[in-house]
Amino acid sequence: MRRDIFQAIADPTRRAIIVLIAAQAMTPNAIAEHFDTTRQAVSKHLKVLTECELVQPQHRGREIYYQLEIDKMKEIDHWLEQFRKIWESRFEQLDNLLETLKKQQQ
Amino acid sequence: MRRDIFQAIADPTRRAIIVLIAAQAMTPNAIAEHFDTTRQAVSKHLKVLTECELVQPQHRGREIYYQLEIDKMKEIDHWLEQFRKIWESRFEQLDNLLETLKKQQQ
DNA sequence: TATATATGCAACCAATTGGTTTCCCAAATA
DNA sequence: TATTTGGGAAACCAATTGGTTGCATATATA
Repeated sequence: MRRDIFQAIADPTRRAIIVLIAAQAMTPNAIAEHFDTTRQAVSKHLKVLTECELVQPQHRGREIYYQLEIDKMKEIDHWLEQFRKIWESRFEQLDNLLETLKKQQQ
Repeated sequence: MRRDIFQAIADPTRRAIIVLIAAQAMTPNAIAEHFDTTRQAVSKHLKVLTECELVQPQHRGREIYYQLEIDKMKEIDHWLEQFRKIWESRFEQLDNLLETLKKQQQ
């Protein structure tokens, strides 16, 4: 299945998992303890996150630590860039308007 | 139904619509012309976008122009903020490391 | 006023999703 | 070696999704 980071962050539980493991890598069991859900459900979410490379599994004995690939989050940031340009330019326009009004008053 | 901006941007067609109307408000028919899909399908996407307040309909005669509420996009930006802090701090750490190595060489 | 156009809405459908249950395998431990 | 523990995978299920078709409504236009 074609996975995509935007689809990955659409689910609220997955977003919570991302936030949780941002600080430190965790095992599926440890993650599941933080939510009102089963390990298997968490495991499925981790599969989705792994498939779109937002998360990387690190095997340590029989445990698997899942680590956030924070650089992948930049893809969202990058997509937002185009809109950031718009809202910044609008702010600038407002700023110019205020400046003009100020000068007119003088 | 509970709508949420992250779920709204999960669909690629919806993301394309958002980008399309970012520049200027458009009618469902005009939007549909840009994609290989029907007006009704676009209309459904616009409904989702409207429900999560990412888009606002403006009635003009029998036409309805859908306008992007760009400020709503800041919600995603805001959620990203926590990760931006992490990747910036990592960059700083790397920067400090390079600085240290440089000094050791001198 | 009759017709054409822009759009929403409901009903329906196939595919996907998030979740559960069950089972299996490998590593740790008694 | 036998048992426990961590975790993946498959089968199944109900709910949701994206899409289509058909119909209703309101505005334009001939």
